[in-house]
Amino acid sequence: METHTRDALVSAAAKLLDGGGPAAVTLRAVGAAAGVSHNAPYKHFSNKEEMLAAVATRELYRQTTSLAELGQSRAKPSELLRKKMRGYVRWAIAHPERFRLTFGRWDQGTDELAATAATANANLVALVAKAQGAGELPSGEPERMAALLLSVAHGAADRALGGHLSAKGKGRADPEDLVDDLFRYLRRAAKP
Amino acid sequence: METHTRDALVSAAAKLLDGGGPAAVTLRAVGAAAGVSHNAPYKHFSNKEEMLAAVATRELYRQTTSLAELGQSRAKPSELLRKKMRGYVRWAIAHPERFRLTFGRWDQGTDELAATAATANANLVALVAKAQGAGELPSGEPERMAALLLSVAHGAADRALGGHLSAKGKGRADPEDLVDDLFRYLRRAAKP
DNA sequence: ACCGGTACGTTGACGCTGTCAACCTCAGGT
DNA sequence: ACCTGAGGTTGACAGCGTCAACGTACCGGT
Repeated sequence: METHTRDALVSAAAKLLDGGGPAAVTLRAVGAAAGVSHNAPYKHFSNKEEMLAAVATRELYRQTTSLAELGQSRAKPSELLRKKMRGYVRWAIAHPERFRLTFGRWDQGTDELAATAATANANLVALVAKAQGAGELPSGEPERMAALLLSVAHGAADRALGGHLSAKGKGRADPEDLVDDLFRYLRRAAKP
Repeated sequence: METHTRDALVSAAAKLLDGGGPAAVTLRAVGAAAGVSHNAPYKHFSNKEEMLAAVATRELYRQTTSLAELGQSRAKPSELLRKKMRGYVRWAIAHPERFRLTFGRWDQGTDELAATAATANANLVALVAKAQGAGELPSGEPERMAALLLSVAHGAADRALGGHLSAKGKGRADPEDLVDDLFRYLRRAAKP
């Protein structure tokens, strides 16, 4: 059962990523952690960036499939959406580096990544449409509503990670709570 | 009129930042652009990150003061807010690297940066409170509402820069438009 | 049975980077 | 007159991504 070196490299890179410590994610370290030499990665990826894109793809894929399971539930669609968004935020806070990699810049768009992302987005849009149909969210282009939801989750998480959320007791803005706030307003705006 | 080398370094770094080209922001390049040697920066900053923090501080300060002028206008507060948020997004799209620096991670929090950020935030919160008082936005903790607004703007901009906004014709989600969407829903939710 | 290529791995080198150490210089307070 | 410290220089160092050359096993065609 020979799992290829490529997978070992991707796993090692992912592990190093949220090691949190001062251990930078260097090609040499990844190689060492996978038990190969510092140049082995070049037999599987043409770049460091391309290797990181592979990590991002894997991460995105996992998240998509794990969220797809939730889709089977028969809870209210808008509640499902809200939970998805809270999950997005929670995951981002728990794994800052993976988050930045997976949802950060994609200069090196490896079609595979794009395809995975497209699937994930389609699922989300479908769920939004369902919520709109049930009158739980304001009507309108569902893709656009989905983009709004993701923008809040992403923005709240990123700002929290950057330390831009005021830590003062009164206006304490927990990023997950901001997601709730948005849903509260959207539901109110959906009423005729 | 002797402007200190420190300022020259900060300016040079800022210029290199949105040079956009493949010109990385290296200490050596910054030094050269400021007309000094590759090690001169260490006489003013203890490391590279601290220098970049100085750039971020300057950028944040400029943006804050330029937006403060808008505050004098006698337009509707919520319209002012909407324009501020659109401005945030437009600026981010126009200067991706400065944006990432200024509103990205702040490991090296140089009190000065924190103070500048606190001022900017206070201005925003005050404006939000005014809009709430005028019934243009839903009531609630103004700091939290401000955080929501910033989260959407930040998230929309960051996702757009990362290439995560579906470019498909139908659901085409321009990041500035997402800000408008949010305000539309909020205003609707503010009505009793 | 041989041969050639291809996939995967190695070692060694290159230039560039951030950073440290040592040295130079020159204005200002004592 | 002297010291001192701020600000500038050169030179070195290790670590990084990447390239080039080399090694080795497997595999299909002859």
